[in-house]
Amino acid sequence: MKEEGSVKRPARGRRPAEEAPGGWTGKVDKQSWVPAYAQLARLLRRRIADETYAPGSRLPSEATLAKGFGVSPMTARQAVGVLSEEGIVHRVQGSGTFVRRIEVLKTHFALDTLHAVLADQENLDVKLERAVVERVPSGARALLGAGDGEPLVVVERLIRHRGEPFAFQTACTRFDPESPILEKMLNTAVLTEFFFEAHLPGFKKGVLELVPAVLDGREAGFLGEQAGCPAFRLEQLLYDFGDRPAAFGWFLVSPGKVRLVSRVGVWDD
Amino acid sequence: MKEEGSVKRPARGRRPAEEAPGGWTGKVDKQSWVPAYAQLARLLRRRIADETYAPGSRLPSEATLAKGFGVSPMTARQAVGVLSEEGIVHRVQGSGTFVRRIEVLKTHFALDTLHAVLADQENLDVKLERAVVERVPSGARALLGAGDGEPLVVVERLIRHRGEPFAFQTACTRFDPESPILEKMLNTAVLTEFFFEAHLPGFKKGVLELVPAVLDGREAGFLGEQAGCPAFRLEQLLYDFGDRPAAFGWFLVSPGKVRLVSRVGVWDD
DNA sequence: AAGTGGTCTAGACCACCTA
DNA sequence: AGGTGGTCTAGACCACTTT
Repeated sequence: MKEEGSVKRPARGRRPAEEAPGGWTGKVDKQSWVPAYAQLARLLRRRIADETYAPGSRLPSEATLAKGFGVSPMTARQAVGVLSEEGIVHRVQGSGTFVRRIEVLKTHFALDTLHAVLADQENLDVKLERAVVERVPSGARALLGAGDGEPLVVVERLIRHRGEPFAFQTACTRFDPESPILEKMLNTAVLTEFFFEAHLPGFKKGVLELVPAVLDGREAGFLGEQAGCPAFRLEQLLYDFGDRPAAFGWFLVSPGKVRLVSRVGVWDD
Repeated sequence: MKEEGSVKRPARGRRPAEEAPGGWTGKVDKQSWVPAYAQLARLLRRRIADETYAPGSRLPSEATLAKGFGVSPMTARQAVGVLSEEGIVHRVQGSGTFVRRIEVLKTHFALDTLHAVLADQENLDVKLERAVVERVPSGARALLGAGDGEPLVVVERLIRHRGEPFAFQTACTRFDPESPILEKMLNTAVLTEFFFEAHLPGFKKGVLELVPAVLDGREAGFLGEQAGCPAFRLEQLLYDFGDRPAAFGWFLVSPGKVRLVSRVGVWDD
């Protein structure tokens, strides 16, 4: 599609972070700092929200959108791709792109609030409650692939946020004096990096599972809750770069301190 | 980049669903049915997995990858985009693309297992336990923006899977005889479509929240569990196309029947 | 046969970051 | 200043679905 004259567009690439002025309903404005694909995506999102494109109906084809809005096919495709990744729209090859109905069951939940608290490091403090070499815990033993007689290290920590108890952590690993993981688990300095920098150096992969739990008396005491109170337990099984299970542990967090919220459908904000 | 001679590549667009033969370590093979971007993505994923590209290190630039593997820049970009969406890699404008360390806290949890059970409709049955017009529940009343005297309809259902109790559902809406939502809530035929077809016709958007809960005696009785047993509660607040809150409810599911699992880091399978 | 999405090319300019 | 990612173009061929 030819541009009119040889008007120089003001900016490509990453524009300065500036949101659109709002109240805008027209077409794609190439003078704007908002990327063309984002403009088109928003326009489509609004039309879906006001049921111009009703749930279940087909969107105009990408080629049609490209011509209609004076952008290249790849750009139009990118715009539709945004909605597709948002789950608002569903692409079917050879058939078209369709407005999704709300899918309650295909949503996902993020640990945003947990992340937010742990990122606020100035107001966090960690207290080591217990660090022992135990021969007892059998569940962890199986997960770590440890032999029956092999000792395991168990570490318990209480994490406080602004003075309030926030989470109670238990972590297990093999008692291997040569392992850097053991050192990391016991070293409070590295500990910060270990869990609060939101990444885990030295591990290749892991499996997390979120399960509902009921606090026992001891756990409730640490967290300042009543025994029998419901809580999230975030279990972690982490593997080293040899694909061997290397550490197992869990966080206990009182509900209300962490929320798992997910939005579905069309939110045009 | 010029192709050698005028060899016709066998297929573009969507290839037949055929996984690569495996055991392949070389470069991008344009004769293959696996898209070039997917081949390049997998190759990069393997190099990350075997620490050729170590956590924290920088990937070759997209331009370098494009030249090195004989693909166009957009294709190389698409490959890196795959890893970026997988969370394995992190793009920083003007700086480069970096191998992420494992981020425990930025994962998300999907309702796969819940979805799997509800998709298995042949083995599901639903029993209406209670449907009443109540003037009592005040929490739901506030959420729905209902007045103090306004009656609310409360529906309770027990969902069984293969004869076993699976979930206990409670749903509330305004008692508005004109509302199609009320009809949907009471109609068992539409009910199937309503929750088990995994979409919600008639609603524009919704907020879901997952909270840990402890079953009381009545709930435990329905689910065949012990009172005091932990369970997930999946709360739903749904809005109609006028952005008015229209229905509020929750599922109670015993743990073990539904699992929330998430994988982080590099899984090369 | 026609239309749709999926993939791909070979360039381009821009904003951002680092040296 | 040079390299990097972010955006964009104007086409192309393919596989798939529908007509």
